[in-house]
Amino acid sequence: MRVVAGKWKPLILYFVAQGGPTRYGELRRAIRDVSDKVLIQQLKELEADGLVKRTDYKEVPPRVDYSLTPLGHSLAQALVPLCTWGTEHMAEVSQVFAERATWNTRRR
Amino acid sequence: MRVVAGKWKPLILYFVAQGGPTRYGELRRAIRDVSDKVLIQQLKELEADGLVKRTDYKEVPPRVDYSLTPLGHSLAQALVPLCTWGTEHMAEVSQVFAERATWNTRRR
DNA sequence: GTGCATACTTGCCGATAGGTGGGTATGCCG
DNA sequence: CGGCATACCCACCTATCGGCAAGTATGCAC
Repeated sequence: MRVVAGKWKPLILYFVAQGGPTRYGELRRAIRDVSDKVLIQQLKELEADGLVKRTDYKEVPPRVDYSLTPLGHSLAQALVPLCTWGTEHMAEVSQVFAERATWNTRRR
Repeated sequence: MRVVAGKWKPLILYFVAQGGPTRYGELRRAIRDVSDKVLIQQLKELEADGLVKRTDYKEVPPRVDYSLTPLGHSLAQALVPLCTWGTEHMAEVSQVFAERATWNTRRR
Protein backbone atom coordinates (compact mmCIF):
# COMPACT_ATOMS: atom_id res chain seq x y z
CA MET A 1 0.00 0.00 0.00
CA ARG A 2 2.74 2.35 0.93
CA VAL A 3 4.52 1.61 -2.29
CA VAL A 4 1.57 2.57 -4.47
CA ALA A 5 0.58 5.46 -2.20
CA GLY A 6 0.68 8.53 -4.36
CA LYS A 7 -1.97 9.98 -6.57
CA TRP A 8 -0.28 9.02 -9.83
CA LYS A 9 1.86 6.00 -9.05
CA PRO A 10 -0.53 3.33 -10.24
CA LEU A 11 -0.94 5.25 -13.47
CA ILE A 12 2.80 5.58 -13.90
CA LEU A 13 3.21 1.87 -13.35
CA TYR A 14 0.48 1.24 -15.85
CA PHE A 15 1.99 3.35 -18.60
CA VAL A 16 5.50 2.10 -18.11
CA ALA A 17 4.24 -1.48 -18.02
CA GLN A 18 2.33 -0.92 -21.25
CA GLY A 19 4.90 0.92 -23.27
CA GLY A 20 8.19 -0.50 -22.10
CA PRO A 21 10.89 2.08 -21.41
CA THR A 22 9.18 5.42 -21.37
CA ARG A 23 10.72 8.86 -21.61
CA TYR A 24 9.89 11.47 -19.05
CA GLY A 25 8.15 13.69 -21.57
CA GLU A 26 5.96 10.84 -22.76
CA LEU A 27 4.73 10.27 -19.25
CA ARG A 28 4.07 13.95 -18.81
CA ARG A 29 1.95 13.94 -21.93
CA ALA A 30 0.24 10.67 -21.13
CA ILE A 31 -0.83 11.76 -17.65
CA ARG A 32 -1.86 15.28 -18.52
CA ASP A 33 -3.13 16.39 -15.11
CA VAL A 34 0.04 15.80 -13.19
CA SER A 35 2.49 18.58 -12.41
CA ASP A 36 6.20 18.33 -13.13
CA LYS A 37 7.14 18.40 -9.52
CA VAL A 38 4.87 15.60 -8.43
CA LEU A 39 5.60 13.38 -11.41
CA ILE A 40 9.31 13.62 -10.82
CA GLN A 41 8.87 13.11 -7.13
CA GLN A 42 6.80 9.99 -7.57
CA LEU A 43 9.21 8.64 -10.15
CA LYS A 44 12.03 9.14 -7.68
CA GLU A 45 10.10 7.33 -5.01
CA LEU A 46 9.32 4.45 -7.31
CA GLU A 47 12.98 4.34 -8.22
CA ALA A 48 14.04 4.45 -4.58
CA ASP A 49 11.63 1.60 -3.87
CA GLY A 50 13.22 -0.44 -6.62
CA LEU A 51 10.17 -0.58 -8.85
CA VAL A 52 11.40 1.43 -11.79
CA LYS A 53 14.81 1.93 -13.29
CA ARG A 54 15.96 5.32 -14.48
CA THR A 55 18.26 5.40 -17.48
CA ASP A 56 20.05 8.63 -18.21
CA TYR A 57 21.62 8.69 -21.67
CA LYS A 58 23.72 11.70 -20.76
CA GLU A 59 22.87 13.38 -24.00
CA VAL A 60 22.08 16.94 -24.73
CA PRO A 61 19.23 17.74 -24.94
CA PRO A 62 18.68 15.44 -21.97
CA ARG A 63 17.26 12.01 -22.59
CA VAL A 64 16.07 9.81 -19.79
CA ASP A 65 13.75 6.89 -19.73
CA TYR A 66 12.07 4.79 -17.12
CA SER A 67 11.47 1.07 -17.20
CA LEU A 68 10.09 -1.46 -14.75
CA THR A 69 12.38 -3.62 -12.69
CA PRO A 70 11.37 -7.26 -12.15
CA LEU A 71 9.93 -6.18 -8.83
CA GLY A 72 8.00 -3.44 -10.58
CA HIS A 73 6.64 -5.95 -13.06
CA SER A 74 5.43 -8.22 -10.32
CA LEU A 75 3.68 -5.31 -8.65
CA ALA A 76 2.04 -4.35 -11.91
CA GLN A 77 0.78 -7.93 -12.19
CA ALA A 78 -0.61 -7.78 -8.69
CA LEU A 79 -2.43 -4.58 -9.54
CA VAL A 80 -4.20 -6.03 -12.54
CA PRO A 81 -7.10 -7.62 -10.63
CA LEU A 82 -7.69 -4.36 -8.81
CA CYS A 83 -7.71 -2.51 -12.09
CA THR A 84 -10.16 -5.02 -13.49
CA TRP A 85 -12.35 -4.61 -10.46
CA GLY A 86 -12.33 -0.88 -10.98
CA THR A 87 -13.37 -1.21 -14.57
CA GLU A 88 -16.08 -3.75 -13.86
CA HIS A 89 -17.65 -1.83 -11.01
CA MET A 90 -17.04 1.61 -12.41
CA ALA A 91 -20.78 2.14 -12.84
CA GLU A 92 -21.85 1.38 -9.26
CA VAL A 93 -18.94 3.20 -7.73
CA SER A 94 -19.01 6.32 -9.82
CA GLN A 95 -22.71 6.61 -9.21
CA VAL A 96 -22.05 6.78 -5.50
CA PHE A 97 -19.36 9.37 -6.11
CA ALA A 98 -21.72 11.43 -8.20
CA GLU A 99 -24.36 11.40 -5.47
CA ARG A 100 -21.81 12.40 -2.91
CA ALA A 101 -20.65 15.25 -5.13
CA THR A 102 -24.12 16.74 -5.52
CA TRP A 103 -24.67 16.33 -1.83
CA ASN A 104 -21.50 18.21 -1.08
CA THR A 105 -22.22 21.07 -3.45
CA ARG A 106 -25.69 21.46 -2.03
CA ARG A 107 -24.42 21.42 1.49
CA ARG A 108 -21.58 23.85 1.07
CA MET B 1 -7.88 3.41 -5.71
CA ARG B 2 -10.16 6.02 -4.32
CA VAL B 3 -12.25 3.40 -2.67
CA VAL B 4 -9.35 1.86 -0.78
CA ALA B 5 -7.72 5.23 -0.14
CA GLY B 6 -7.45 5.50 3.58
CA LYS B 7 -4.76 4.34 5.89
CA TRP B 8 -6.80 1.55 7.42
CA LYS B 9 -9.38 0.59 4.82
CA PRO B 10 -7.56 -2.40 3.36
CA LEU B 11 -7.05 -3.69 6.87
CA ILE B 12 -10.70 -3.21 7.72
CA LEU B 13 -11.69 -5.06 4.58
CA TYR B 14 -9.28 -7.80 5.49
CA PHE B 15 -10.60 -8.32 9.00
CA VAL B 16 -14.23 -8.17 8.03
CA ALA B 17 -13.58 -10.55 5.16
CA GLN B 18 -11.82 -12.97 7.49
CA GLY B 19 -14.17 -12.93 10.43
CA GLY B 20 -17.56 -12.38 8.88
CA PRO B 21 -19.74 -9.81 10.63
CA THR B 22 -17.48 -7.96 13.00
CA ARG B 23 -18.41 -5.74 15.90
CA TYR B 24 -17.00 -2.27 16.11
CA GLY B 25 -15.06 -3.05 19.26
CA GLU B 26 -13.47 -6.11 17.70
CA LEU B 27 -12.11 -4.00 14.89
CA ARG B 28 -10.82 -1.44 17.34
CA ARG B 29 -8.95 -4.16 19.16
CA ALA B 30 -7.77 -5.90 16.02
CA ILE B 31 -6.31 -2.73 14.51
CA ARG B 32 -4.75 -1.35 17.63
CA ASP B 33 -3.12 1.76 16.20
CA VAL B 34 -6.20 3.34 14.76
CA SER B 35 -8.08 6.09 16.56
CA ASP B 36 -11.81 5.98 17.16
CA LYS B 37 -12.45 8.91 14.94
CA VAL B 38 -10.64 7.57 11.93
CA LEU B 39 -11.94 4.05 12.26
CA ILE B 40 -15.52 5.27 12.35
CA GLN B 41 -14.89 7.67 9.53
CA GLN B 42 -13.42 5.00 7.29
CA LEU B 43 -16.19 2.60 8.15
CA LYS B 44 -18.73 5.23 7.19
CA GLU B 45 -16.95 5.82 3.90
CA LEU B 46 -16.83 2.11 3.16
CA GLU B 47 -20.51 1.95 3.99
CA ALA B 48 -21.29 4.96 1.79
CA ASP B 49 -19.36 3.31 -1.03
CA GLY B 50 -21.45 0.19 -0.65
CA LEU B 51 -18.63 -2.08 0.43
CA VAL B 52 -19.70 -2.84 3.97
CA LYS B 53 -23.08 -3.11 5.61
CA ARG B 54 -23.70 -1.70 9.06
CA THR B 55 -26.14 -3.54 11.27
CA ASP B 56 -27.39 -1.78 14.37
CA TYR B 57 -29.13 -4.12 16.80
CA LYS B 58 -30.61 -1.19 18.69
CA GLU B 59 -29.70 -2.76 21.98
CA VAL B 60 -28.36 -1.21 25.11
CA PRO B 61 -25.45 -1.31 25.58
CA PRO B 62 -25.13 -0.59 21.85
CA ARG B 63 -24.33 -3.46 19.53
CA VAL B 64 -23.37 -2.88 15.93
CA ASP B 65 -21.60 -5.05 13.45
CA TYR B 66 -20.14 -4.65 10.01
CA SER B 67 -20.19 -7.16 7.18
CA LEU B 68 -19.11 -7.11 3.55
CA THR B 69 -21.59 -6.53 0.78
CA PRO B 70 -21.16 -8.59 -2.41
CA LEU B 71 -19.32 -5.61 -3.87
CA GLY B 72 -17.10 -5.54 -0.83
CA HIS B 73 -16.35 -9.21 -1.24
CA SER B 74 -15.34 -8.76 -4.83
CA LEU B 75 -13.02 -5.93 -3.84
CA ALA B 76 -11.49 -8.07 -1.15
CA GLN B 77 -10.84 -10.73 -3.79
CA ALA B 78 -9.19 -8.19 -6.05
CA LEU B 79 -6.95 -7.12 -3.20
CA VAL B 80 -5.67 -10.60 -2.51
CA PRO B 81 -2.90 -10.59 -5.15
CA LEU B 82 -1.68 -7.26 -3.90
CA CYS B 83 -1.62 -8.59 -0.36
CA THR B 84 0.28 -11.63 -1.55
CA TRP B 85 2.74 -9.40 -3.35
CA GLY B 86 3.26 -7.45 -0.18
CA THR B 87 3.93 -10.56 1.82
CA GLU B 88 6.27 -12.03 -0.75
CA HIS B 89 8.32 -8.91 -1.22
CA MET B 90 8.17 -7.71 2.34
CA ALA B 91 11.88 -8.29 2.76
CA GLU B 92 13.12 -6.23 -0.17
CA VAL B 93 10.64 -3.45 0.38
CA SER B 94 11.02 -3.09 4.12
CA GLN B 95 14.77 -3.04 3.73
CA VAL B 96 14.47 0.00 1.50
CA PHE B 97 12.18 1.59 4.03
CA ALA B 98 14.64 0.92 6.79
CA GLU B 99 17.46 2.54 4.86
CA ARG B 100 15.31 5.54 4.11
CA ALA B 101 14.41 5.83 7.78
CA THR B 102 18.01 5.93 8.98
CA TRP B 103 18.81 8.39 6.21
CA ASN B 104 16.04 10.65 7.38
CA THR B 105 16.96 10.55 11.03
CA ARG B 106 20.57 11.28 10.24
CA ARG B 107 19.65 14.13 8.01
CA ARG B 108 17.17 15.85 10.29
C1' DG C 1 21.85 37.04 -29.73
C1' DT C 2 17.23 35.04 -29.13
C1' DG C 3 14.46 31.32 -28.73
C1' DC C 4 13.47 26.40 -28.11
C1' DA C 5 13.60 21.81 -26.27
C1' DT C 6 14.68 18.57 -22.55
C1' DA C 7 14.61 17.01 -17.75
C1' DC C 8 14.52 18.54 -13.92
C1' DT C 9 14.67 21.89 -9.09
C1' DT C 10 12.95 25.24 -5.77
C1' DG C 11 9.76 27.98 -3.07
C1' DC C 12 5.25 28.90 -1.68
C1' DC C 13 0.51 27.58 -0.37
C1' DG C 14 -4.02 25.64 0.35
C1' DA C 15 -6.49 21.42 1.23
C1' DT C 16 -6.92 17.38 3.57
C1' DA C 17 -5.78 13.14 6.20
C1' DG C 18 -5.25 11.47 10.38
C1' DG C 19 -4.27 11.93 15.49
C1' DT C 20 -5.60 13.74 20.42
C1' DG C 21 -8.53 14.65 24.00
C1' DG C 22 -12.52 15.48 25.36
C1' DG C 23 -18.01 14.49 25.50
C1' DT C 24 -22.75 11.90 24.60
C1' DA C 25 -26.70 8.33 25.86
C1' DT C 26 -28.12 4.22 28.01
C1' DG C 27 -28.52 0.57 31.34
C1' DC C 28 -26.49 -2.61 34.77
C1' DC C 29 -23.82 -3.62 38.82
C1' DG C 30 -22.52 -2.87 43.44
C1' DC D 1 -25.10 7.26 44.04
C1' DG D 2 -20.68 6.36 41.40
C1' DG D 3 -18.39 3.67 38.02
C1' DC D 4 -18.21 0.86 33.86
C1' DA D 5 -19.07 -0.62 29.12
C1' DT D 6 -20.55 0.27 24.25
C1' DA D 7 -20.57 2.88 19.97
C1' DC D 8 -20.12 6.81 18.63
C1' DC D 9 -19.49 12.66 17.91
C1' DC D 10 -16.94 17.12 18.07
C1' DA D 11 -13.35 20.73 18.19
C1' DC D 12 -8.78 21.37 17.41
C1' DC D 13 -4.05 20.68 15.61
C1' DT D 14 -0.27 19.24 12.70
C1' DA D 15 2.13 16.96 8.93
C1' DT D 16 1.98 15.87 4.56
C1' DC D 17 0.40 15.87 -0.21
C1' DG D 18 -0.08 17.78 -4.36
C1' DG D 19 -0.55 21.97 -7.41
C1' DC D 20 1.43 26.38 -9.37
C1' DA D 21 4.95 29.38 -10.96
C1' DA D 22 9.39 30.34 -11.85
C1' DG D 23 14.28 29.04 -12.52
C1' DT D 24 18.55 25.94 -14.20
C1' DA D 25 22.04 23.76 -17.68
C1' DT D 26 23.11 22.57 -22.25
C1' DG D 27 23.34 22.60 -27.20
C1' DC D 28 21.22 23.64 -31.73
C1' DA D 29 18.72 26.40 -35.09
C1' DC D 30 17.70 30.77 -36.87
